[in-house]
Amino acid sequence: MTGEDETVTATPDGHKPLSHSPKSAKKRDAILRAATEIINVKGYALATMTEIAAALDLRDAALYYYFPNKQALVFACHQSSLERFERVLSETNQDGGAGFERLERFLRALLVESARNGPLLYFGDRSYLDEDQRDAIAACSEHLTRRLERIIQDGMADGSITPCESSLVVQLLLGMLIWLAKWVPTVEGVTVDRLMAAIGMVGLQGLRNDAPQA
Amino acid sequence: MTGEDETVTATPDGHKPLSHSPKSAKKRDAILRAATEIINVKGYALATMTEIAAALDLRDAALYYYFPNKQALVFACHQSSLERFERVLSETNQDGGAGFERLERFLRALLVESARNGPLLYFGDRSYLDEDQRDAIAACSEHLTRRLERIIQDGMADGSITPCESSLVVQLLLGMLIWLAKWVPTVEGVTVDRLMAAIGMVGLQGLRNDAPQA
DNA sequence: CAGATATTCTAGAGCAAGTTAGAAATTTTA
DNA sequence: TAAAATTTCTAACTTGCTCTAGAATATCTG
Repeated sequence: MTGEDETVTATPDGHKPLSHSPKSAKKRDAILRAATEIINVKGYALATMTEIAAALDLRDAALYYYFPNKQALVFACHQSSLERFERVLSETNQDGGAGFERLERFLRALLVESARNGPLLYFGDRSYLDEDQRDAIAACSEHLTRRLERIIQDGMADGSITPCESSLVVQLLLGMLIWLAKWVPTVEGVTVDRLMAAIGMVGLQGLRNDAPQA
Repeated sequence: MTGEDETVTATPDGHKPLSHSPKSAKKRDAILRAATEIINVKGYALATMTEIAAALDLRDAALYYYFPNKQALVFACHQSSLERFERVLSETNQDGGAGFERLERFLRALLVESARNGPLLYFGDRSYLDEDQRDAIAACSEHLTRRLERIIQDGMADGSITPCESSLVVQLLLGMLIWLAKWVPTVEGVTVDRLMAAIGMVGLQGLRNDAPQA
């Protein structure tokens, strides 16, 4: 009803993305991935078009063949990350189980997904976007946050999670993930298993209500 | 030996900070506090001199009376935050106790300090600084990280903390704090006690080795 | 291979933000 | 209150980055 049918393959605006060859979409994704990684580390403004392009052996101007401007590029990064987040959340949620198990599965699945397809774009500040874009992302991102809170509340209801303020706990968990996205690329030899072990220690065991310790 | 005596009250370089009236230092700190808050939210580049100045009802040019340039201003923010972090860490460490208790005391004390004197400047990326500045901050920040790791290792040794990879755990805890510095200013009514309760749940109980649950 | 289409490049315009110089305004001191 | 010192402002300069226009190269198709 709000006129948001962005399920079409490409943006049907009056913009630049001229045609849509088969390869074009792949390169577009590659740009998003490179941009996301750089933006996660340096932030929006310091992640220059030149640097993003250089990561793919291109000149800055080439990016404007795929995106009308930097804003749109980064907005697409946000969208892509939210979709990936959503997909992982839905998948791990539909397998059922107690709240604690669903939360644990989700965190692991998100780490695996990120290790495979590159980090998600996590960012609190979006002042560089248009108000429409900001609103769209805020709505989507709050929706996802609520779904996570719901999982924790489910866990409290089914007894698998210790009573707590679900909204705060979700933010703390997100904080760990956000920082990981910035931090992991800078170190070597960190595996999903080791990360998950640490998260299980720091971010999960405290929430567990069943067995005291492993 | 490396020529780093920055313990002097003011930078004795050939720079701008002309004289040093009693009030001057206070305003300098106020600038650092405002800048830290804005930078934490928007990042280095998007935190314009104009916006930082506006937070104190000033024009951008007025900032150059206190700092030679933006780089120096933000470097001072980093220094100030590292000093505050260090002070809190030392204070909570010298009171003794098991590793777990020291860690818990530290986190709470840091939250209290931040609530009182404004957030700390947490940032992974420092590409906007000179190499010297970057190195200085990296050295100091790694030193602090190691001290935190040490606390966790002590806790594992004295039995108060469950065996884990201390370096990863420290990063996860820092991730929570970093995100809090960005996130807390955007919400209302969040108290230190509630935050600490959530952190105790998410970030500490899982590490505890003594009593299973509260 | 030739023509068409898709992709990237070079060169430069325009703009936003950092910075500077010197003039005003404020505060301090005598 | 007057002179000196401190603090802030206005206005303009400079730089780096986004973005555009059009040419050049690569890729695809018959």
